[in-house]
Amino acid sequence: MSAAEAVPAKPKTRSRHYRRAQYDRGAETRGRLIEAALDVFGRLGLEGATTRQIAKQAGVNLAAIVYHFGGKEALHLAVAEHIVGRISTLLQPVLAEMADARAAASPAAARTALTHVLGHYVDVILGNAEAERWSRFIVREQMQPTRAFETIERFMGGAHGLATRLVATALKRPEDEEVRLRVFTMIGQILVFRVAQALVLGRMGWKAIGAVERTKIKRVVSENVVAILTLAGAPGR
Amino acid sequence: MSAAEAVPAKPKTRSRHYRRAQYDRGAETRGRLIEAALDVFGRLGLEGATTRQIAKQAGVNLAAIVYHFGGKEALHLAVAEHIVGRISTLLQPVLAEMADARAAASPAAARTALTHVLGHYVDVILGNAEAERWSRFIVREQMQPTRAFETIERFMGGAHGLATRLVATALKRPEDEEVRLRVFTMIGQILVFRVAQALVLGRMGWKAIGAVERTKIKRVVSENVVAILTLAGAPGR
DNA sequence: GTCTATAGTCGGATAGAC
DNA sequence: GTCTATCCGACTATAGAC
Repeated sequence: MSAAEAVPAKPKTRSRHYRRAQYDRGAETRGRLIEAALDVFGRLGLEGATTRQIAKQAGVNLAAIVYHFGGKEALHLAVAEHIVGRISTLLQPVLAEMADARAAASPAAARTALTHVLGHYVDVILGNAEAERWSRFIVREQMQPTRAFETIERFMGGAHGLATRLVATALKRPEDEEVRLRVFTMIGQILVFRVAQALVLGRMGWKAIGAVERTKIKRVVSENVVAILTLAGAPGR
Repeated sequence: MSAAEAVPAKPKTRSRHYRRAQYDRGAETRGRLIEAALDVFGRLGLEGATTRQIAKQAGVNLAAIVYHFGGKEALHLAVAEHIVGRISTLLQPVLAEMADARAAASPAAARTALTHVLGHYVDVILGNAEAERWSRFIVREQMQPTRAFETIERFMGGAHGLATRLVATALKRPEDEEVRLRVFTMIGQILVFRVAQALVLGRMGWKAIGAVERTKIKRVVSENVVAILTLAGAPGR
């Protein structure tokens, strides 16, 4: 899932022979650029961000961006690939769990899996220092899509699809429009704490969303989802 | 609620005497600038937006921004005031309804009012051509607050406070942390359709979110909220 | 691979004519 | 109130030294 993040002309020579373990300077620079670009693009957007700021924040030379990625927009695309790769890695365990629950096709198993998945989702998008930057980048792509959007959407769509199967199984319903809508409302209950975080902190009197706060959020969301699956989405309603 | 949007030196003279009804050219220009700035700031952010683009889109001269507002950042603040004023106007009827329901202090009335309020909220943030621009601007402020954030927060915080009282009344609970959290999860169920709209359209196979789609969203959200109030937030759970 | 220097463009703000 | 012309700083991208 982690696609190529750079395509520089492959260097075959080391400029000098060092005594100690040789490491790939280019990879180091690309990594630093990706991290800095993730932050700056997330805050300023593709247009608003400047390559100077990214290079400065990465601690590398301005020209390295063109050398390693080809230009500003290519770096932006590389960031999208990087995010999808990272989230995929983090979500791998739960995604597997979802697939299993679907295979089992037991409503009870699906319901349990859904609670687990949403809990993990809370941790991934709220409990990770990186996640704040990911969210900014992703939300920006949603509201102002660039060419990087298709990379993001491919991944997000897959996750939504898996969750839809899970909810459909839990409700013993087909994967119809209503189920897909309900999945979005479940995601939204978590997303709001990321997207409106400034407002949340102010209204809750929290200084940050840490482990304690995440636990509270998880409990409320979990109760809500159980209530929804029990009452709102039940067949023959 | 609609604060001063501009403070130019008051002109006392008309440059020419027209035969027909005299209109305020300055006010016209300010209005066009506010509308254009709302769009451009929402898409590009305070830093990313350029005054040249705003002026061009408004069809006015570049220097008019400095003349009427004082500069780029002051125009940005004026846009925030404008948004808050417009949303306040649109939500006035429901806000009054919320206050009434609270006075009644009847859980049943509060529940009904909450459903109404959320339905209106769907219409306001999803059913208005202006709302797409408002949302972009507001979400951007949430994720990357500028000085305009405090204007936005004052209004949003008030709305959240009213909804909290309503939910507390419906649940016969105090306005504690859990109730406030649950209000956020309810808001999130609607917000997701705005914030992740690109993904929603793709997954639902919709071309746009029009009246038909809003009705479906309202039904699902309403059912969810009823389920939550019935099961998840009930006292003595 | 990384650097400096620079070409060419575009940014916000201003001065002053009308 | 609106306009043109302009200052000056910052931008992306490139060329070429090391």
